[in-house]
Amino acid sequence: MCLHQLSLHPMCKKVRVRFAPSPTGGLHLGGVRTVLYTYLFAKKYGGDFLVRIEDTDQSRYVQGAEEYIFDTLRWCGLEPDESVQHGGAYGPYRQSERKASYRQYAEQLVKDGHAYYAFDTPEELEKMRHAPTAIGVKSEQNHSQQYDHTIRMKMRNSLTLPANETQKLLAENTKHVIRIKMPANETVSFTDMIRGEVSFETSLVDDKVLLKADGMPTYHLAVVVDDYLMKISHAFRGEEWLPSAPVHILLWKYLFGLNEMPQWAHLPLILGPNGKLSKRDGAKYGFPVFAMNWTDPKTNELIEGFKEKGFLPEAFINLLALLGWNDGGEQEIFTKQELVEKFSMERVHSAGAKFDYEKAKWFNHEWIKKSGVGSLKSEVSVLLTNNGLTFADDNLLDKVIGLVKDRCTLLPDFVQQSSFFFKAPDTLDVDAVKPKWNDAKKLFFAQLILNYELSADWNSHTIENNFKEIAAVNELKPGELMLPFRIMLVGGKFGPGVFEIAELLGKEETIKRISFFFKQL
RNA sequence: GGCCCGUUCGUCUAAGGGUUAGGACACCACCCUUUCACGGUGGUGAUACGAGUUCGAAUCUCGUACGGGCUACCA
Repeated sequence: MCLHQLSLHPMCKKVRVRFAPSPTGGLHLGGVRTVLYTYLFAKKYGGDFLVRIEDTDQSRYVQGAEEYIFDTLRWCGLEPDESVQHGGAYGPYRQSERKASYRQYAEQLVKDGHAYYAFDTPEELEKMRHAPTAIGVKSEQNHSQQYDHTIRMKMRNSLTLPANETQKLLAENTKHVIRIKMPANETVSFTDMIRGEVSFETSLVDDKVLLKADGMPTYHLAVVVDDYLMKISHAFRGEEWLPSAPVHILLWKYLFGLNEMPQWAHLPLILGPNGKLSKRDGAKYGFPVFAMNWTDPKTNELIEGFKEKGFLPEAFINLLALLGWNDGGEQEIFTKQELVEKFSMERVHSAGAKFDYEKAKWFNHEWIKKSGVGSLKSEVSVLLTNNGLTFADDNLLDKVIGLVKDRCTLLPDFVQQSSFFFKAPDTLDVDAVKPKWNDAKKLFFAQLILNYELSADWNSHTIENNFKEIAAVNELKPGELMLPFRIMLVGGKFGPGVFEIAELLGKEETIKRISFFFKQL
């Protein structure tokens, strides 16, 4: 028998964890980090990772959101073992399809005296919230009266109505909900994997609705029932759920027993520059908030994603992992495999972390540098093609990627950094050359063309040696000639070494571009 | 308002009673490079505040302040 509440990862139970998103829109940083940690935990302990779609609120259902979630997980490399798409022995994995199973648990709670039927209409509830109390009129929304033990006996429910009246209302199919009956005076405490012991007074928690009038469970009931039925051993979720944890713990106690309850881990939130990270922050501060592009089907509003911004998935999960976790050493670049091996809940921070886009870009840059040409090729090739750049020679693309990848932070940088290899620049930054341009230099380049035309070898070394020899003959400093040369080949003041560029461009094209420059002056 | 969680350089973090409080991003300077980067070297920069416990506190306790979350028939 293990000490379920005390040990951080008791392995007496098969590790089974779930990511349980609502299909209501794009997946933001915080959501992806939650899946990441869940996934890492599962893989580290050889457990199962499943995805359960929490679509109990039909009014919030958004077309395409579910597909988006799986696309995102696939891109991140966080493939579930069980889900709507992957199958599994504990389905269905969509809560709307499990609707039938919830009611019996709610009814059981009523039978055991832990819950009750409530027939209050929306109008009655509204009236209750704003009713005058001993403290005065609760006008402000955030001061409103909760449906709790102080008021439940004044409302219309199976606690206040005669039994036969309740039966009659139920028999007539009167709209009703089932609410948990929170004990008036109990302390509920549990050990969170991240925060340690946390406790709540039940008298301060309201009688949450468990089963809605449409027969669907609320999150509170569904999460407990499904975690039980799916044999979840460790339940990860965002910190925003902490305040309702006592409700869930009580439900576990009443329904299945605390010994069966998974261990909870409430992950800290990821903050934006001004507090809570919102999807608006993206547009406001110029960084993505969602994992991948998301277009709201109703408003057609596009929220940019890390993928489309040019992040590598390896970099994305790496930076997310380090936002609130570290291995204790000074290593910051981790492969997914290393993360699986080194991840530990003990080292997850309890404080929320503010997202820093500059650091995020640094991670991506590191990953681009680290990545081999082969693994970057398909992405880069698509990017170039989309920008109207064509390349007949596959070999050339390999060489170009190898040459410029160290100076690319985001994938689209490859376009700017390498377009001139595939297409002569449209405009040349002649202003950078003009002020110091003179006949001596003009003569130099004329001689250079002749030299290159006769040159048998064409590689960066011979190109450079010949360049310098002619400069020496003309008593010119090579340094003063390299900038003009760069402008001729590239169009601007950027790119790798000029002689390497010339090599890849080839003799003919190099000469062509020098000649073209003369016409521009 | 109430409840809960949190607080080390601007940002992410290390240090689990004894360190000149360490690293990374960003920033600055220098070197390398006669482009821009990469790289290298160095620098600026933090324990929110106040009490207590202790020979000794970033670390333990309490209070205050500040930040965040929740307070729906949403998750």
